[in-house]
Amino acid sequence: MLDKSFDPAAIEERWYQRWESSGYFRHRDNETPAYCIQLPPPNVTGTLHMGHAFQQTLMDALIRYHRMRGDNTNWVVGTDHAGIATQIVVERQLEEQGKSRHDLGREKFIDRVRQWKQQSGATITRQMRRLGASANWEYADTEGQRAGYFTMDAHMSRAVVEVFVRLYEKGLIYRGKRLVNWDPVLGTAVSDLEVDTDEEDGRIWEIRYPGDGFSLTVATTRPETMLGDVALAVHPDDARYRALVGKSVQLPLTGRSVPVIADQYVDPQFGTGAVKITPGHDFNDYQVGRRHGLEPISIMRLDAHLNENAPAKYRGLERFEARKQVLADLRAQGLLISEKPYRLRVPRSGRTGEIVEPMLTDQWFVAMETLARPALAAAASGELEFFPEHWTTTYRQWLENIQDWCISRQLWWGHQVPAWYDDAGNIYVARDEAAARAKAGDKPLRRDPDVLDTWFSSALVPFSSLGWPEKTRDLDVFLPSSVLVTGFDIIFFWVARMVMMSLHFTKKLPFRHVYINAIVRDADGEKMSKSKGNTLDPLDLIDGITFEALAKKSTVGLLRAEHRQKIETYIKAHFPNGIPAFGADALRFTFASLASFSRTLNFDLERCEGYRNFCNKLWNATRFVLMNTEGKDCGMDDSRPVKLSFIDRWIVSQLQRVEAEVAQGFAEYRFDNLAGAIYRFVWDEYCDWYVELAKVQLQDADEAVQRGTRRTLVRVLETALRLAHPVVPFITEELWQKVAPLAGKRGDTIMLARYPQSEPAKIDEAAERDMALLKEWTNATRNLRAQAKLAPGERLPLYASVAPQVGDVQLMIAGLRALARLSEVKTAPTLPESPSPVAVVGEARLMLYKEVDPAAERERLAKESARLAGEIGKARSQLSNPSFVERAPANVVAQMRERLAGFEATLAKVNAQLEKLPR
RNA sequence: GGGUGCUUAGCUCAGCGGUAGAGCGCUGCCCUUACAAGGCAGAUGUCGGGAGUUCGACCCUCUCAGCACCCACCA
Repeated sequence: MLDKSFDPAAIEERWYQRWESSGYFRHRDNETPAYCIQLPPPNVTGTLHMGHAFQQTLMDALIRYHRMRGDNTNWVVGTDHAGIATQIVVERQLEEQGKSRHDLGREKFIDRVRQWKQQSGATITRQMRRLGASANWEYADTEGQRAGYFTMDAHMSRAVVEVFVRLYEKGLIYRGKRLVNWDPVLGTAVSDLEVDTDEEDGRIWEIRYPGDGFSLTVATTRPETMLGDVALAVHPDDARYRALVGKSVQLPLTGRSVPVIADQYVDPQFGTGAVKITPGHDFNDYQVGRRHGLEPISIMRLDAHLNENAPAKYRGLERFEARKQVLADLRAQGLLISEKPYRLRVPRSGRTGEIVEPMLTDQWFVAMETLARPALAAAASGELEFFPEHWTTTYRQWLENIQDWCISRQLWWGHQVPAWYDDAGNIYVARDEAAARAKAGDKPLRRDPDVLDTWFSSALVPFSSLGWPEKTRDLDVFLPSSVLVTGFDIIFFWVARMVMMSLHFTKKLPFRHVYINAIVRDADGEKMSKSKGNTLDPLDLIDGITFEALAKKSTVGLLRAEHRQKIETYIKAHFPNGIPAFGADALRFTFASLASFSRTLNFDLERCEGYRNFCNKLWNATRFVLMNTEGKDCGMDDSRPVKLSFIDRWIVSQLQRVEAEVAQGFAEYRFDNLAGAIYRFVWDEYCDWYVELAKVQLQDADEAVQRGTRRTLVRVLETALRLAHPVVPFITEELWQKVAPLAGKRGDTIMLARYPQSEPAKIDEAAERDMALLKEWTNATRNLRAQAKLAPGERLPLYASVAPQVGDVQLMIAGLRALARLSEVKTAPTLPESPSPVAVVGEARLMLYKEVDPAAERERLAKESARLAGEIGKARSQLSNPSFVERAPANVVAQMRERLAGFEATLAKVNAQLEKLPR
């Protein structure tokens, strides 16, 4: 016997272990078709957040669905070494001990990072397991940690080196001195994508540059960079300045003089129409400088303090200190014309939030244009499809305007660039040092100390995880993978780059579909962030957490008291009683239900509670079924007769429809639709109607009817469990184990049971019509009942005048009696003369036999009469419009006529009843 | 400056060229032996504004307004 209510904790862990140890998650060779999903590898040292949980729920649902359909499913998972993020974490740990990475040295530091990885690397994969992720953990796992691949393991590194070398040999990777985004705190270059520019309040200054007999005034938001100016520029057509082009002005504070040049880049409308040109510290100016053959002057060291190219006075000053000094000195010389508040866009490093400094440095780049072209073509031809489709535009526009990708990072944690230099500065790119040496001869070599952008290795995952550069069978089978499920924020970082790399190296797409999932927000639609305290830990939703524990963990490590205060207030307001344990299934169902094609997903705890209740409903429905079928004849023995009523045939018919809806939902990635379909079928149809009517049928004197009922109860439930399994795996497994044998099903696990498929032949429209009628009668009667204000427990008789063509009148009436809680139902061609309340439902008139106030009943009927008259008016005016009748499709017109006739017939009956009421 | 998405019941969101939907919340009644994490009944919307196309628009077109996000070189 099942417990009275559903306790997720009691079943989840048990089943997951059993599934995993039985090897159910593994792919099966030599089966077709293949179904493969690549997990966006989470940071190895990270923890699971709501976005992960959401994505993984959808992926797991897809995987489980396809596995049950018999596909050779392979959910390829792994973790990412996350260069910058991980290095920062370990450096902070060192900092707490008063050390820096330089105290340890490169080798020891990397050891230290690896230790940290060993220690914390299992966290996120453990959390994924709690969610029920049926991932192929052992696949591509060379470290034996049952966590899939790791982007820094030997095999993945080999692919990285191979790709680097081949791209270099094709001239698609090059090294050059370029202006790059520099994070002075981390001391590394970052790519364009890793820079966020937001509007901030700042200032703008106007500086006068004296010339011979004239002067030019320019505006700048970064006055300190004037020390690196190489020119002033004006627009070539600007009449004000035309005469000055080619002359020189003095560069204040430096003793240098710089030319006045003309360039299209200058907007004559903006400011004074003259611009200072600082190619060493500004991307636009860099381009202008190149056009005019002006050598950039870099005035800063890599830590953003001024260097020897600045006048002695400023050397060694930090850039913003230097700004103050420069402004003071300009002011003293009368060259500072103005200072005004100004809204400007400040580029900040995504990782540290530090203001990025454009810095002229030697870096490695990938030339993107030739790689981008096939990636664009794949989307244009429809080979690569986005869901929702509009994300194609985003993808396309980025690729059309793509810039070369700076891939070198001045960090230690990552794949070291496979390039060696001799003393003359010659570059030897090779697969290993021996190969480099073979090229270089016996010159002493030193390896490039830089590492590669983490996204460089991520871009290779779709094929490197399958064994590339070896030619493996897995590459044949699982590339392209079926769908990539990921957030829009990494379309550029990751999705587009995977497409480019995969097409270039394997001539295959990495995946056919890209499903872009919504961003998870809190219930109020606010972005989740630690500092707001509105983050939710998926595990807290599964396991539950007390208010105290939640407040404590949300504020741990926060130094600033006002933050702590704010967060505590938030938590008090939103989670005064903590969070109850909803279980993984409820959480998953919530995610699925909220996964429409909209861009954001507001996660609502109350919604989660509702789906927890759904799980409980499923649990209790099963409990009911088991109570009525275990140890009883469920009609499995074909030699004994089985009778199926229209009610049994109706629920089976509905089952076919919901199966089709779910299949469509999966095909369209409309998880909300498929979850809704399951929810409505289980709760609204099976529980609210079928189970209630089954109670009636189980009382039937005819054993064949009982057998038919039990068989239907069990079979439909067993099918519904399989249908729901991809979304709610734990509870369905637990219940299926008990239900399946009664339904004559064998198998060790629901995971590998066949997924239900709609059989149109079992759709029974006659049964559906009968059932629709029974529902209408029941609803109408219940409505009368509610309005008649019965005493608790009071049951009344119902008089029904029904049309003779109704199918199984007896069952219909028995059902009505039970569902509407009537004492009895009497059928008669005419109703008794009584002021009792009457409902008109199509051909039928239903009288709930009770003395009521005639005035109240008259009012009720009059209201109904008025409603019908309104509907009739609307329908008539439609039909009296000649152009509607002529131009609307025939079936629409016919439908409208039927509608009108129905209303008119009902109205006549209602009015007749109204007449009968005593005044 | 370019692009994308959104605006429907108190809240969060589906929706379709042909009678406005769900969940939660709300109101009333009910501990009916699967489930009070439940049952039954009920209320609630000029579908952002305007114009157009159409026999018919919440849906298509245009336009305006508001919200959100992405990309971009204006000092």
